Amino acid sequence: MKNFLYSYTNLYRPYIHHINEILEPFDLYAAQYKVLHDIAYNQPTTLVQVSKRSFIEKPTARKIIKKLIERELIQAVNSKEDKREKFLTLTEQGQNQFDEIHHRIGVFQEKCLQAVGVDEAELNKAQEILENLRTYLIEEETE
Amino acid sequence: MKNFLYSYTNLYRPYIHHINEILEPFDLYAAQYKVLHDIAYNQPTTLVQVSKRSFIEKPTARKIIKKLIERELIQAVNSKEDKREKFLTLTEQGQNQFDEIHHRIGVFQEKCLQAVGVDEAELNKAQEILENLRTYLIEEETE
DNA sequence: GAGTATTAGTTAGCAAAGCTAACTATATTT
DNA sequence: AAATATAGTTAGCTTTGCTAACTAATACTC
Repeated sequence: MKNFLYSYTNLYRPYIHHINEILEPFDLYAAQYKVLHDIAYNQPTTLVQVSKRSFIEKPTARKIIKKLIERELIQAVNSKEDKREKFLTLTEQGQNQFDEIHHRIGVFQEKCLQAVGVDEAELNKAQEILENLRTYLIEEETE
Repeated sequence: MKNFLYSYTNLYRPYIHHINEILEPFDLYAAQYKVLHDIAYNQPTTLVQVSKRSFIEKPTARKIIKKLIERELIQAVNSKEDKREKFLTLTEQGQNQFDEIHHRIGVFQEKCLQAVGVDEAELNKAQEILENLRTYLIEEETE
């Protein structure tokens, strides 16, 4: 007991393992799905914005974005105001695939939470803690 | 709201970023420290046991263990009962380094939790949820 | 408005951390 | 004794991450 962050990290590998099983039929990896998710919820967006929100460096973001474009899950269109920028959005196919994966992960989550038997209020509180920790760590960074 | 696992994964990268900063002066990476931690709390132990608890494959475990041995943080001694096995333990230096890092991460954790202002009981409950989820996912795996 | 600084995205190159498949050498089971 | 399982190893691959350094465009400053 008493080591919250240990329990936090200890869940990560088993969790990712299951996520990768869900993603496998879609030929996607966890990090790629994470970027797809980020774009889905923030489109139109740009590489730098993805990079900042996902807390990965630009070259890493680029590699993943490049793959998502190759797979025709997202598309990039040049901005007209700022010629440096490219706006990223999901393609129709990308939106369909994302919706399907998102749904399956939702089902998986429900199954887990039911099996574990978590009280709704407690779960919300736990989620809040995770979110507040993230916010704190990000603020710390940019100071 | 309502997407617990999303909040869970969303904390991971900012968290790892800070952990890596703590580990940097010790010339260690997060995954290496995780294995060191595992061995510290389960010594004497073996590669296969580390692999199972950490939810990583044997070759991955081996690479990390090899590096920890090269750095003289852990040592491997042949078992006498079962000649296939090698028991892993921390060296004195390894124990000292581990204690120091563990302490620093503890301080970091306290700082975060205080900044976020988490209620003790809620934190324990959140930790319990994370632990139960891990247990469930692992059980699921071995079925 | 010319010159400087910042920003978006790219490229090259590296290393860590993960995987599968296949192997050896012991133990265990039948 | 033979077949099966297990601990550890090796080879080889991919993904995900990084830093450093670059180009081109925008924004700031004097």
